[in-house]
Amino acid sequence: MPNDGTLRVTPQPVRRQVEERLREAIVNGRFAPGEHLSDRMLCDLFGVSRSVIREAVRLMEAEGLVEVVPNRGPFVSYLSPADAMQVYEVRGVLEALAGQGFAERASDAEMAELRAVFEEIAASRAGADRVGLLGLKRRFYDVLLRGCRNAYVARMLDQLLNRNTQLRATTLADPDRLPHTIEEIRRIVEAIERRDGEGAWEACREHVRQAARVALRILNQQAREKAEAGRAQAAE
Amino acid sequence: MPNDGTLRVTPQPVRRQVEERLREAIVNGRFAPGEHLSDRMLCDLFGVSRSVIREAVRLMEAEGLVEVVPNRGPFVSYLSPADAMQVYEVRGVLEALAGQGFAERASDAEMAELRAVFEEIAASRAGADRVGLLGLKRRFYDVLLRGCRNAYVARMLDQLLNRNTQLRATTLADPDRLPHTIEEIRRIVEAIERRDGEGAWEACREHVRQAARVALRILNQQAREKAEAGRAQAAE
DNA sequence: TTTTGACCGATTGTCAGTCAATGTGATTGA
DNA sequence: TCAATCACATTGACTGACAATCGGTCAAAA
Repeated sequence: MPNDGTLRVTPQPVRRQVEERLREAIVNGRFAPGEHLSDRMLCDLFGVSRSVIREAVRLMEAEGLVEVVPNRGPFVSYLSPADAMQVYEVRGVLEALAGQGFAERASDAEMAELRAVFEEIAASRAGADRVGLLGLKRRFYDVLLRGCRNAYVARMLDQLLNRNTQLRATTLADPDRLPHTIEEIRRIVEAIERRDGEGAWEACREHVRQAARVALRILNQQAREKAEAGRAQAAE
Repeated sequence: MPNDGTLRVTPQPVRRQVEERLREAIVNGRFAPGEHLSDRMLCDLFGVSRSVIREAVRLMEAEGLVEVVPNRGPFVSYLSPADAMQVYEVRGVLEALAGQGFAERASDAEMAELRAVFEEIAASRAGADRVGLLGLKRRFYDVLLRGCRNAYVARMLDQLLNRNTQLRATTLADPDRLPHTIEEIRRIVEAIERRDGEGAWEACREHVRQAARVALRILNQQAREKAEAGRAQAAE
């Protein structure tokens, strides 16, 4: 029974809402990595029973947003630099596949929609608020994933994007990186508008490669700062 | 906290066992696609309470093995031909990435292990039982995914392989296809042993491409037979 | 002083039972 | 035959309960 997505009204069980809210809270960093998400606490927070919470947490676990240690409950996952690099590696190929699929299969309307979102991104200047920019980029991906006609790519890439949102927010808004970012996205959009699957593939891979490069730089810098702080504390 | 996998003893909650068994049952076709997996039925079957069942089902849903329709419960997912093609598309790039990662990062011991499993596969002749061959191939992937040093690729590819196990069992054991299959895998292993990431990438992509081709042929044939049966029934 | 061992509170894992809402199927009536 | 209605089954969600386990505290022993 394929869901056409047409006018289909589906009831929103409490569980779904909790899932969304919880995912959002974790992704947006409202719960810090390593934080313990105890049952009771979440019950109080969302005002629902334990069963609902537990089922939602199970989903977060499947998505990799939390790690459940037996008899201690779920903890918000850390994203180590090594993890981040792995994520970028996978994102690269999945995003490329999505781009190619979009170029080859999306409707003209979807293509126009993608272009529209891109123009919004291109209009943002350095100093734009990180969260707003991230939201725009998110919309870009939403359109891309919808138009690529591959539900599996869409789901997996969606999870990956959630997985490293914090890092993306940082790299995306890097002020002297923004023009390059926009240029990379422009190449994606242009290849897509030429219906050039191969070109879209390459442009997407390149885009993620650059993002990974910036992310790596930031992570290294953070590591340096941390080491610095460690030394300072040791000297004290 | 990276799990080194060394001597670490982890308790196995009932839920985990139910998850595994349920996944296995669905993957192996013990539950037919479209079948309704009602709470009570599963409770009786596994001898556990509803909460455990519901949490396990939630996982199966996240993995795409079941679809839950509100107020009616979970149903075993169908894999339409279109779905299958999408799966192969994603499998292609993920498997290629895994192969490349393995070639570049696996230990020599892991490489030897991969070679060993391959030799077992190569030793199997046409007429070998499907399930046995599928098991071997599964072990091949297990080694590959462990050695590719990318947990995200591993998890996602694992899910995809589960998703279309039935179809894989059919294509893998296609008698006049088996020699070609073995040859394709040989190329993967050889590229890996040369530490040739690029070559491993290509060999993996090609392998999946061929698998998809065979699968498509089989699906078309099934569709024809179905149409035939439909006409026969209509004429009756 | 350090280590060992036992105890205690808190949390998780699991269960059983309840209740409302919804969907299914059968019965009934026109 | 078809439509409306009603009873039943199932899901969604909640609650209370209990055993198992974990982390920490604290006293006794080496």
